Amino acid sequence: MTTGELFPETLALPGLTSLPGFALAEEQALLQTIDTVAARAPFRRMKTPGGKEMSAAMTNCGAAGWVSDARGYRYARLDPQSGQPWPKMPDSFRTLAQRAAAQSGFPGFVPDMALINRYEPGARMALHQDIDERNFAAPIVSVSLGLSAIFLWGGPKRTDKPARLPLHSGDVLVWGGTARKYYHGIAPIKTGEHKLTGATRFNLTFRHAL
DNA sequence: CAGTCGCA
DNA sequence: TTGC
Repeated sequence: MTTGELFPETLALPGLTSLPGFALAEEQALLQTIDTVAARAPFRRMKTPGGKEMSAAMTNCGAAGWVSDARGYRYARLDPQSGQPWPKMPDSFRTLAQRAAAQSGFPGFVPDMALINRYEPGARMALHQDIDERNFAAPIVSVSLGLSAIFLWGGPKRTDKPARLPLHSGDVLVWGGTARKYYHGIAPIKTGEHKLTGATRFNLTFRHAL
């Protein structure tokens, strides 16, 4: 299977737009910007309400950050680890997300935050819904950087069998409308090497959360 | 409270 | 994959 024949499948997945290589030219700059955010709000592995540690490490930028702990999932205006506001959303992040959304049929998208996930080999994201945001009219814009991954794209019910979509550095995914609350996840990351990140995958997820 | 971004 |  080559990458060339993978993406046309995406067009058959209603509500999901795949933009292969959309951010490839900005890859290095985006990674540097992630470092800048992480210098002020370090990556950390949060606990689920059930008390288990997530395998992906996370941080946030923008007006609020997605957090999980014993109290549940929610958006918080302050980083619980520092008590300080999350780092500002970099202009380059916002511009990228707006361009990707506009190209995918969401011209008015103005993200107010970005969740940044960091995956090492073996890390995963179980099938879940993005439902903690207040604005479900706004889409989700997801940017992959570094190590490749298999994106799991389910449906409105968790029992819907997910499609498996390979994602590579620079790929952008946008979902919204009827698919806004569809279940999705990331299969366990396979070991590998990326020229800029080594054995690490980063994912930027832009939302209108507040 | 229900579900569960995890787990068996 | 499904139930907790």
